[in-house]
Amino acid sequence: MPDKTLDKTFDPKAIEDKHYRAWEASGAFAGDPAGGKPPFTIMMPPPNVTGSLHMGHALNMTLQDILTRYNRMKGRDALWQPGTDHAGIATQMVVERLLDSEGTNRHKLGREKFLERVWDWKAESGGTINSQLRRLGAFPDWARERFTMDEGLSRAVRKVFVQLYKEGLIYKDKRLVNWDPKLLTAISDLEVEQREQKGHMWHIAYPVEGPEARTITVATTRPETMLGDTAVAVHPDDERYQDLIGKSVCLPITGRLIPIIADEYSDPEKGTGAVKITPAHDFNDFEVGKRHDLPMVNVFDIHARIAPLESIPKSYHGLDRYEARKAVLRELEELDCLVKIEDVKNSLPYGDRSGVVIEPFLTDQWYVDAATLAKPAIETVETGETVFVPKNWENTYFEWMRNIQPWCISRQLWWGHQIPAWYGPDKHVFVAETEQEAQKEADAHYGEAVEITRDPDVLDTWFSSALWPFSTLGWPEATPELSKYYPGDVLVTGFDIIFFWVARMMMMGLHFMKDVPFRTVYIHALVRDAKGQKMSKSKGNVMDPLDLIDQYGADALRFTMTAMAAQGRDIKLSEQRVEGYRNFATKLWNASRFCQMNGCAPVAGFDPAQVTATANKWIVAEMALAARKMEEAIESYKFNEAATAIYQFSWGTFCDWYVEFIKPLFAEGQEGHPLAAETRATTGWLLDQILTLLHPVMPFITEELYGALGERENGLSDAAWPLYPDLANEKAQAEMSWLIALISEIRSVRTDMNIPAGAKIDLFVKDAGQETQNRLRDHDEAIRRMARLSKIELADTVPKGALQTVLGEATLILPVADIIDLDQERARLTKQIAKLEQDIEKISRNLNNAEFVRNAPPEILEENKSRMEDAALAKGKLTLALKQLEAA
RNA sequence: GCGCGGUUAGCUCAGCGGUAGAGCAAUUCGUUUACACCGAAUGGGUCGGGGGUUCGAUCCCCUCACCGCGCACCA
Repeated sequence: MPDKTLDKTFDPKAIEDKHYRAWEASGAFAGDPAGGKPPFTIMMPPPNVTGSLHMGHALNMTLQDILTRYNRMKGRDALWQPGTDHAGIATQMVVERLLDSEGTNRHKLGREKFLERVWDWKAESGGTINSQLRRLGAFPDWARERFTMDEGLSRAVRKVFVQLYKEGLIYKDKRLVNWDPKLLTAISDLEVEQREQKGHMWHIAYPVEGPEARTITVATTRPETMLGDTAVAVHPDDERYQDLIGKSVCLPITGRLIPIIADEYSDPEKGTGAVKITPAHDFNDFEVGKRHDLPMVNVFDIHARIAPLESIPKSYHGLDRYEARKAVLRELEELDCLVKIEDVKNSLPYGDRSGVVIEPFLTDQWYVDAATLAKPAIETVETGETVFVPKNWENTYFEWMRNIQPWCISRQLWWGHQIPAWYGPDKHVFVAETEQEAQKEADAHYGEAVEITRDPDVLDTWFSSALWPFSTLGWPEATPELSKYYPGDVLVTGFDIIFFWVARMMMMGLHFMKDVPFRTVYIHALVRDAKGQKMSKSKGNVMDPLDLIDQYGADALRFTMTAMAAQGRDIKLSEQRVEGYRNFATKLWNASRFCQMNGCAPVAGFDPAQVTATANKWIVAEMALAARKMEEAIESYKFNEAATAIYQFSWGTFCDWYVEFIKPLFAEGQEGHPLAAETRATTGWLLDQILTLLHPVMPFITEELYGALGERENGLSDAAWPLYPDLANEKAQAEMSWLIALISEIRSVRTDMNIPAGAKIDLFVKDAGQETQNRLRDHDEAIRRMARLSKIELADTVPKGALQTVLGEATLILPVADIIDLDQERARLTKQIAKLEQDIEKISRNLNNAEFVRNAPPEILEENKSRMEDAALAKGKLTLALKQLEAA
């Protein structure tokens, strides 16, 4: 027997840390590659190393933890692979801010010292999110924690880069990139967000070269880029400009002559039909420029300031893009070239990290031929080798994959995987996994020992994240982990990183492992605030999961996330919801307390199929039903249904009814009751089942209660998921349903008729069939207790002034002549009769319809018939009751 | 412009061919041997509008409206 009685309320703070430590010490969460159990693998989306736990993580990690714990309890060798990614830009920014506060910067420090500082920072602050995950109760295989900059993972990155390069799938190219003029690096198009704002459209007249003083007017939202115009394009079929094609215009301010060309890109419907072409500063213009072999004039430096080009007047040199715009407009006005200014709404590209406007910028960068890698990644989803849940996200995936652009993977940063490419004296490139190899290749290439220099750039963080499903398992070594845990079973993530990460893991996994990285991709919702707004620091509506854990406990937060994780809808989280599930935890706590106080402990060898009491037969059947619902729900990723199933059973069935039914057995003087021992054992067993089923969702409280309620060899985290024999029992279930309906009906009538809650009244039952009589006799104690009755008797007549109601074939009579309000009772009966009449009418419409009788499935037909009979019977009885009332 | 999702009780949301559900909120009662972070009960819905399929539609189809989100475009 446990020695300690439970406290009256549940204090999560007092137990969470203790159990987490115990789990950690138990080693139960380690994968076992050498063992024989079938694997279950989840690759944790590695949080950003600079990150801290937010609501999205709380949801994402809770669901993964549930799946991992559940599958482990089901006997799988579960591996939940944790780790963080090095977050190139974000981390570099954090450390640069730090340096800034020290009055220095990375350039003063130099690359090597700077990287040391980053590693120092990582050692000190990089583990924040992992300790926060522990507070949430998330338990991946911590011993296998990885970091994308680990030596092993870095080696995988180098190998992948070299191989893809040799296969021609990585190449260097000079193209327009999204350039961040604040962070001074290229970023991918996924890191650019379009923000709509008010702007202007300036119409500028360019003078056409020639004797007549003609002009051609172009329109632009970015007049400063005209300094880099190298053509004006018109549509080949545009009649307005036919005679101008092939002529030149004199570009104002610079005085350069640029050609008027014909290109279908120009849309006669838009603007003036003539469009300035700035190939070095616009993605569309770039394509036009390539088609017509136009010069690419890059007017900006890396800070988006006007570059000191000869073709640009000196007064412009060094102006930033917005100053340059003002200056250009001023001069155009002076030159009388500015013909119109319109107010327009347009969207501008912003860097999601830096928050500044991104500049299309002409640079040399490394690219992955994503289109080639995407092909098999598309096919495997088409054929169902990898399945998205919910399925409609496959559309999003396909949409992007089928239109995929070359992936720019180089970044002008210091923090990250430095590109394994070295250049010889003439810039010839040597790509190799190590400097020695590159040197060897270079020496061979030049026929003499030469000096080589490494490409200073690093790779996009997502390049290494894309390898996560196999690099974390030891690839390129052929490790036992790799062969056992790849491919993963399920990836759990939000839709916002389908492109960033899911798609890229698919591409890399298929290319290097020849198999998909995971069989299922479960896409969950976004957590929003109670009003449906996206949480953001600037809006000030963020809810901190750690605050909620402090206030309500990790289990309450986890249950909330689970209960709200319905497929295909965002989560609007309100604190009230968390509070409600904290109450659930307390309820469970107190139910356990009740069990403990009444000696309901698990009994070794207890067999739920052997119970004899009706209530026990009923509850074990209900238990099995709830367990099956929960299991089916988890297996199909319907987490909210799993939560509902166990919540309703625990609170609505076990606490509200079963515990109340059995209380009389535990009263004084009942010690020798023949059903007492069985009922105690059943209750102990039930509580164990509830704790076990609930454990993946609420690990802390269930572990605590499990330990408090019995002597156990192992913790609950080691317990097996229950498997039941067939416990269904129609007879017991029908009987208990009747009992519940009876008690509910009497309670309802009592409240309707304002019978004082404390008043014990008599119940007479008329027209009771044999079965009802038996049931009344068998459950006499429970009925009297729960419906607050003094006695229950069979009767043939109705006393004057009695309340009447109907249950099945029986009429329930409550003789309360002294309290009854006749008008009120009349109203109640009239209302009930009206309701029954409505039902009868509705059902008879069906039954009188020959088509219905012919087409409806037999069970529906039967159901309607029996409902009809019941309603008619009840109506008759209540009508009689009404008459008797009038007579009285 | 293309695509996806949503519209069900005051609020947040389940359900999805066969009697409209939950939690919270509201109202009324309640010191009945686990729990007031509780218990009992009550009220509250022509399931966004309109058409269609069906014996039967909240659920399937079409259409409209409004609200989100993603992508594209923006001279």
